[in-house]
Amino acid sequence: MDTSLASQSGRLGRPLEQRVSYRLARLHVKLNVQATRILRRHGGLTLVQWRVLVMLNAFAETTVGQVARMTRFDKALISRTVKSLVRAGLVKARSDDSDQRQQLLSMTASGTRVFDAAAPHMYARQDALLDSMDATQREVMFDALDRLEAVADLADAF
Amino acid sequence: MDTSLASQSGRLGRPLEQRVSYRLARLHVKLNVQATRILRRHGGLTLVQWRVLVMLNAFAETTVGQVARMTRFDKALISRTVKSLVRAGLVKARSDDSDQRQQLLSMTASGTRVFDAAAPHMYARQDALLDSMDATQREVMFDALDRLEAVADLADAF
DNA sequence: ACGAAAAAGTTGACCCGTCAACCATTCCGT
DNA sequence: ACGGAATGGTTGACGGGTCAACTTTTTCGT
Repeated sequence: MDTSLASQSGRLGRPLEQRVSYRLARLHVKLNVQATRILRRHGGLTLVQWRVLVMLNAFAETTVGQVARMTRFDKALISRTVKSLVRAGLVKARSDDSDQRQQLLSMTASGTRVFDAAAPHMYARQDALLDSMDATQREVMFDALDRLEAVADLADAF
Repeated sequence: MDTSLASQSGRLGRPLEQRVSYRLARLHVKLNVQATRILRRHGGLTLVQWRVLVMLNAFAETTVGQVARMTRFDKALISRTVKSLVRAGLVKARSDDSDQRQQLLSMTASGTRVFDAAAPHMYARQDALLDSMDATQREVMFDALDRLEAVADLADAF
């Protein structure tokens, strides 16, 4: 149906299926949809909430800014998400005496519970993604991602 | 700075750099930012407007629905974008006599001009992306994308 | 040939994510 | 030690993108 249309080349420079950014965008959307559905089924977190909890699980007491830098999300988004997590009782914030600007974030007991409920499914998915490739393929893939990112970082080339 | 943080593993299942969806999301954002900047500099189209024009350039008279299916964007988004393009005088719509529901879309002369101004830069970028990999690497990469999409399509596995 | 179902498109509501402006606090050069 | 710059964080506004409801037209089974 629509796939047959998309695989036509028409007057396109090259067939759609071979366009890197198109394929990447499509995959990205699919992965997000899948992750969102898993989270909704196992605890009801949103994707951003999940990513924040992953960071809080990995780095015991951290701050909004650190989470923003690590996840590469906008700090405004993290700020609002943390607030929602605090409101939901999954995260608590205590002010840092040595720097009044920032607050140290950590998971509450109930936050840990929600995280632990979702984690196995999320990690199983990650494993399934990696397992779909063999070792050399993975290596080539990550190398390719590096190269593509390098091209994407060329600021004024085009 | 933040990279050193992101490459730590902490209590994460695996280092962040090796997480597929994380890397993909990062790359996707970078590519979008780059494309958006190119378009802003060469004609001022938005990314969605560009994608619509690519389709209109490839398939002479097409419809909102077809463009939506081919680009995999929501038809609501395409509908609004087409409207903006018509308002800007880059696209014209004529009603189809054999099916009153749909309208046949095509680029105007000025639409073609804007498209032709942006196209070389956008295609040069696509080429640069592909050229950053050799033939076998490209093949492995696209195969990997296929496999990942297959995993992402597993509906109820997790 | 009639009515139900499907398809095309539009619209409104909504969430995600980004950007810019802004406040408070801390850092740092002189 | 003072004033300006840098940093952490919050907020408001906005565009991108999705979802659901709805209208109109077409298709199709009986």
